[in-house]
Order: sequence, then C-alpha cells, then structure tokens
Amino acid sequence: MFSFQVKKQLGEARFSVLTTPHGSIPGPFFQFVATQAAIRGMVFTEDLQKLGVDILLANTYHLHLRPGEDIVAAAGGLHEFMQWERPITTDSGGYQVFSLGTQVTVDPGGVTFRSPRSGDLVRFTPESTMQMQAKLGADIIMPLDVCTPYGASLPEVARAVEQTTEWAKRCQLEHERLQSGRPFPQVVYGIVQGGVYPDLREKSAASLRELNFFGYSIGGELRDQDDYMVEEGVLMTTPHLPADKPRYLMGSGAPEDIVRAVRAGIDQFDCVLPVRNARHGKVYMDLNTTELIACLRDPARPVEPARLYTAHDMRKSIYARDFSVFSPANPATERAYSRAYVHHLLRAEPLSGVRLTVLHNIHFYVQLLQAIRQTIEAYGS
RNA sequence: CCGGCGGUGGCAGAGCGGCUGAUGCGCGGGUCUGUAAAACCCGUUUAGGUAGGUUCGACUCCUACCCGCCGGA
Repeated sequence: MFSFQVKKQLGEARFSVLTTPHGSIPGPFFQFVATQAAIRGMVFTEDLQKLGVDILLANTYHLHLRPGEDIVAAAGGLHEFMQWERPITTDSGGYQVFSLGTQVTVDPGGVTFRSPRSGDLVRFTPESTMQMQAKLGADIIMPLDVCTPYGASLPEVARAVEQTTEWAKRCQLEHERLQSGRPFPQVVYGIVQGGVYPDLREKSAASLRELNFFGYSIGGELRDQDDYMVEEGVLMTTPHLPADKPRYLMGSGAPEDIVRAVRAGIDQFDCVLPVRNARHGKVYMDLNTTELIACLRDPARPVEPARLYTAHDMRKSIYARDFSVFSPANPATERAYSRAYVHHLLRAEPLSGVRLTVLHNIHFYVQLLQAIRQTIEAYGS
C-alpha cells in the first residue's frame, strides 16, 4: 500500500511519487502544518482541496493534550476527524523537546513535559508516541527524537544522536507490534540528528539505515538569528541516505530553503512559516519561475530570496501597493478584488483578513512546489 | 429655557493639588522555520475647551462663557 519512486532526476533534485493508503502524491511536496488537526487562520478542508494541497502535518503532542488521541480514534482517526481524505503525517512530539526548552526533561526512558497550558506533567516514551500515533492514524508517523538547538556542543549533540537512535529502534519495534490488523497501515521515518557536525550526521544516518525505515528525515535546528546552516546540514546528510527512499527535511521551509534543499535531493518538507507569516501579516508573492528554473538547472547558481519572490508586509502599506497580492487566479481569493472588500476584511473583520492572507500563502506554496516538480520533470532524466 | 453629565495625545479612555499622561487601538520598525505565536519586541507624549480666580503650585478646587450628550418644558 506504500511505495516511493523517483521518476526523474535533475542533478540531485528528484521528481518522485509517494503512494499511501490515502492516495499518491507527487514530490517534492510540502506539508502544511495543522498542529491541532487544523491549519490556523480559519482554513477549511474545502479550501485546501480547492487550492490543491496534497498532504498535511499534525502534531502528536498537541493532539494528545487536546482533544486526546482516544477521542480522535473514536471519531474514526485523523482523516475522519479532519474530513481530510488525502495523506497525513504526524510528528511525534520530538520537536517540543526542543521548543519547550526548560519545560522538558529528557532521560533514557523518554521525555517529560510540563504542559504550558495546564502545567500538568506529560510523559512521552518512544513506545507511547507510537501508540498514540497508531490511534491518530496518520499515514506517515515519526519516532520520538531528541531535537538539538542551534549551537549545541558536540558532546551534547552526540548524546542526542545516540538517544535518538536508541529510541528509533524502540519505536520501530513498537510500530511493528502495532501494525497487525490495522485497516490502514502506517510507515515510520528515521530522524537523522547530528546538528552541524558532519561525523555525527553520518553516524546517525548510518545507524538509522540499519533499521530500514521507509523514509529518512533531517532533524535538528540548523539556524539561529545570525547563522544559517540549513543547506550545509542537508548537504552533509543526504549522501548518507539511501537513494530510493524519501528524504524529509523537517521544519525548514522558507521558499529559498526549499529550492536549496530540493537541489540537494530533498523530497519532503514541512514548515509553519507560510501560515504563521500570513497570520502575522507577511505574504509571499511574485514567484519568479524563470529564476526558479535557473536555480534548479544550475546547482551552482546562488538562490537569492529577493530574486525568487517578494515578501510583503500587509500591515505596512496595503493601500500603497498594487492588489496583485490577491491573485485572481486563486479561487480562494476570487472575491478579493475591491479595495473596499479588502478594507472590510482587514480592518473590520480581522479574522477574515487573516484567513485571506493564509489562503494566499498556501496558494503561493502550492504554486512554488508545482513549479519545482514541473521543472525537474521537464528538464530531468 | 431648566436640570444632569461631560470636554485629556490621531482615536478610545484612566488617575492625581505638585512627584512630568496608566491602558487599549492606530501608526512606524523588527522577529518569526517538525506552532507555548491571528503572537511577541521596540518606537510613537512634553495634553488637559476658553477666560479668569483660589493657591507657593492646578489637568485636578471655584466662577463665567463656549461646545457635546441625556432628560424635562
């Protein structure tokens, strides 16, 4: 029921097809983040279908806190719960190990969170995340991992790699145990850690390969305010990943990140950026497909954000700039033609204004990924 | 015409006889990457309807006038 195939290759960039029990989707693909089973900003399943979204990512940690995996399971699983018939991925909660910082303690058995909402202690183990994810019923599920912050020391990252690998084994075992008799099978990915240290990335990848996961992710925080090591992190990892398996760069997804990573052989992405930025008033527009094609065909060409697209802050001067923000080609924004209407949405009904910008950015990303695929398919071999 | 209430920054809206205007919105700038984020950070004042009076000192108390809102003729 699951398969992955690389159809064409342009340099290291791959045009692929992933088949799941909930349909086949072309790659490289982008997973919009629906943390709590919904994309923030009043986006509905109907919108996503209209916009051509392929796959969504939800979060085990957040769904465990609310509404709880048992409730989702009782509703018939995530697909039913969300009224979404296409593929879904769930993250394990590993990222919260990093993002919740001081609220989390890691020990060899698992992680203990203090819920920012209630203050309650929540315990996750490799086994329990697999159980929860089995109940949630996404197509692609992730093992519990230790996500290291940018700037973590080598010993620290080495420890995270070791812990992640050991947990990956435990997740694998638990997953196999849980799969029998499921109506819809699931697949697990291995998450490569190792921060910015090539030796650790290699070691992490090598030991995960032995476990033979369906796909492989690149995890860990690879940037901070001043430094940017995403591309380096990808480049030092992909050579150690199997060529015939999906490669998933977790959490990175500015348009330029995507182009660079695709060029390095990544097939799968997720990122909160397009939706969060939209909610905060920043919209992406003017995708330069000519430049995009040039970047994909020439791996040595620098990927410059400013040449690839424009990011416009709606807060600053919605009236000063032209209205191409609201692409008439976008069915979800087709009503957004008149100045009066936009004024109405953004001032009088901020909820609706946010919805509009979120839809716009989703549309932009769908187009971006489509253009990437088309380019690889057209020029690749 | 009578009575009541009120006139504070672009708007809304507090407090106080002195220690230089809280807070919200707006506006300007910034951050955002497996969502503790429709969030957060920084900037945006030398105001007191007008004219007098009391006082060492008034936005704060008093008087008159102007304007607005509510009620009554």
